[in-house]
Amino acid sequence: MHPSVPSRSSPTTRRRIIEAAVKLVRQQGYSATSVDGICAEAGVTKGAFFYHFRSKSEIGEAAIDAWCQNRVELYTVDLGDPEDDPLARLDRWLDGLAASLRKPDESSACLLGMMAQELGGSDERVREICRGKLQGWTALATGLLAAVKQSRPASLDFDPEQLAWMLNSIWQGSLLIAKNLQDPESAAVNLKHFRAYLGALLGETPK
Amino acid sequence: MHPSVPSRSSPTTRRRIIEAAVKLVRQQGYSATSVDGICAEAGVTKGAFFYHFRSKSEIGEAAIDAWCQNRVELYTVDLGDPEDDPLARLDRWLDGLAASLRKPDESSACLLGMMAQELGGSDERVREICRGKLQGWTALATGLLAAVKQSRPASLDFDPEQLAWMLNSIWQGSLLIAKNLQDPESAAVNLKHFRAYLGALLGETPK
Amino acid sequence: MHPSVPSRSSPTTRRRIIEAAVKLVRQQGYSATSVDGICAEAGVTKGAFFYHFRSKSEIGEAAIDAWCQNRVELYTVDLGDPEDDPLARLDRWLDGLAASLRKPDESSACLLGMMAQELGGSDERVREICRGKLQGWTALATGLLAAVKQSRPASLDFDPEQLAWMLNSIWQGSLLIAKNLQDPESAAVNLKHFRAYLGALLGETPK
Amino acid sequence: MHPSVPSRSSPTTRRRIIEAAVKLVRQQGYSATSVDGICAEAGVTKGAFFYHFRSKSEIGEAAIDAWCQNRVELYTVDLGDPEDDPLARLDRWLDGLAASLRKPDESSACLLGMMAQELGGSDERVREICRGKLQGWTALATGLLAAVKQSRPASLDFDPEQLAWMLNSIWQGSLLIAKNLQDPESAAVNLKHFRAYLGALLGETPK
DNA sequence: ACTATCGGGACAGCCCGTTGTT
DNA sequence: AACAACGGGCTGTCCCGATAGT
Repeated sequence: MHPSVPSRSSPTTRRRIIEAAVKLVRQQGYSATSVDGICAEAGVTKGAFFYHFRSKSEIGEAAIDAWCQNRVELYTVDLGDPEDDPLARLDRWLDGLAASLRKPDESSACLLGMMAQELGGSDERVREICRGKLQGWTALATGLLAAVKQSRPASLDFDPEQLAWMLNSIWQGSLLIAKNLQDPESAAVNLKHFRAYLGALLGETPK
Repeated sequence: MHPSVPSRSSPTTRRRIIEAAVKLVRQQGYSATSVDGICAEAGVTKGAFFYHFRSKSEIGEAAIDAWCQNRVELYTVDLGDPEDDPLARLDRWLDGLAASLRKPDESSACLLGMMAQELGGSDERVREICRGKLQGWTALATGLLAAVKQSRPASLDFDPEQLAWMLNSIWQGSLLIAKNLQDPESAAVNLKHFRAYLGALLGETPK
Repeated sequence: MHPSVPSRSSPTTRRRIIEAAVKLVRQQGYSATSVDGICAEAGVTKGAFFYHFRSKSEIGEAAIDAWCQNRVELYTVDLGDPEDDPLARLDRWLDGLAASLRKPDESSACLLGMMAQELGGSDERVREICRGKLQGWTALATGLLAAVKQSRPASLDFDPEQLAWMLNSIWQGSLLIAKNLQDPESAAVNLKHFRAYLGALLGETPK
Repeated sequence: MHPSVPSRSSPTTRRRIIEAAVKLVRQQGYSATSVDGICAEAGVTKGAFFYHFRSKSEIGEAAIDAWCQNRVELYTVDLGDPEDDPLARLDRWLDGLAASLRKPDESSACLLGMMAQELGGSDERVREICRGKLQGWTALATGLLAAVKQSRPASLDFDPEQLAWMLNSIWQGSLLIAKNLQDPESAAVNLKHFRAYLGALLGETPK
């Protein structure tokens, strides 16, 4: 009758587990998050959990995937029309990043950064996965910055990829600090400074 | 008998435990580090551990303290004579930061940042402690930046504290990224860019 | 639709499950063999398993049945014509037992003996089933030995059934030892000794 | 005051755990015996268990050791004076074996044989350990049989070691059968037959 | 100041079995 | 006849902490 009714629940259950994992890992970190806790948060039993995921690390990877895809979707919306002025697109993107911090439930924590930090020294596999995601993020920024550079012939000769990694570092560091200060504003300020630095590189006259 | 006797080996044992904790937490994170693991690494028994520390969280705090004191000692050396040109002092400090990454055993992991990230969302007490340490680090940078600003009358009007927080963010983010990429160079590059930005604010002519 | 159709693959599936169970139980024992493992080995799902067998113990019993029937078929071939000399028949049978150990995939493990040993102290029902199978094996030997005795009037007065149980014990013990030593030869030697003992009872002159 | 009072309990606790393990493994087999079960039987907590044993397999090995040492002590008593007639010593030993079956709590199960059977196909390490113990048992029997052979010049030329392995096989097989039939008598009968066979080899005139 | 021993609970993961669907 | 999904409980192991003794 109602084709939207999921016969049993499989996709829903899997998604609920992942969402619960993302939430808890962002709050407590990966190691401090137990499978039991994820199940309780998701409202499923361990039997169901281990049907969908072979191990805790598997859900960790799934959480990273889900988180990153979610973020990419979130931010690419802000980019707008590729025909626009590259700098305008970049500005919208930066504004989107800053705005995302102020959403109440976001709590200023990047699951990717947290897991990279926590497991980077002990779990080779997760480190590689995080590396791929971080490089993806950076590649996006690199593309934008390269376009901006090309659209501004007067600019100094900077390396877009270097700058993209710097932006990534600022972003991760800002989130870390913001989480500790429980105040996302400094993160927004940092982005502004990055933008100002870019302006200087492009030859804009500071106001 | 003789309470004035400074005990047989206590300070050594205590220090060994703290060093073991610092090492393991930087490698695996706080939650993934067990008291048993710390004892094994330090070569002491659990009884000895709980004689010196009442709980696991207590050793966590002690590790933060030890780490930060160690870092402060490490970096203040680079500052040199307070009579020097402020910008020269700042440059030496930045160079010292970059240099510290290349030490082989350092492995690009900041215990303070890791614990702030991992426990910031769940342990109020640790978050406060980390906040204090981060603010201390920032205050140091703020002082340097304020002095630099004052020594350069031609500079734009920037807020030293804002810039100090930005530097802190860049530093933490760079460590996070460097740990993941297993390559400290991008961190050094980021510091260079920060320096360039500062130069622009000071009215230096870019090269 | 057509209930008379003997189903699509049921007999095959059922047999595959049983074969998988026999294989795994002989390798790991009954308790260490999981239903999931049997399904994986057989290439079926749990649903299929529990369609054919109500419980794990049911497949245990089915495995015993299958194993014993297989063995009986294997050995009765060796007996040859009932009209032959009883001792010749017995010799062929003993040779068949010894020969069966040298087949590479047989790995010297008797599922019946293993389950009797493992479950004999805890599962009354399985113990009874194993008892029946062991008695059947012994009855076969008893028949052969009785015929041999009757065909040799000069023999001492021995109890064929006692001797049959002894042979059964030697066989089970030899398999156990052979499995541990990973060498079936001692089992063959033991059968030779049994044969020599029988010869002595029959009044044969030892060579 | 009372030196017999164990300050806390360590040796007692360890021994109690091993005894519980031996008892339960002989009843249910190794895999079916859980650490929880052992703890409950021994009246200790899991914390205590895992203080004394690193893993379940470690207690398995300890149980084998304890069992074998216990058996050796049990049987060597029966051997009596080494100056005695070798055959008399052997007879006393065989009688001791038979007698041990009739003790009520013994329940006719050899822990060594059970673990060899159950884990021989899956746990290489345990198989090796069991092999060592079985060889030790056989070596004892070999020594006795060799002495008997030497004391009886009229005997046929048999290999004492072969015969010792046969005796071992008979013993293990008899225990397996006895456990299933819940009747130790057939095991005693089998030993009698072995003795008769030996007599034949030695040139004794059968009665 | 330090050790050996233990308690009690949590953790990841596996187990057997059931249910609804096709 | 078979499958995907799931429930609930158990297993081996680890963990933090406490206690009694020296």
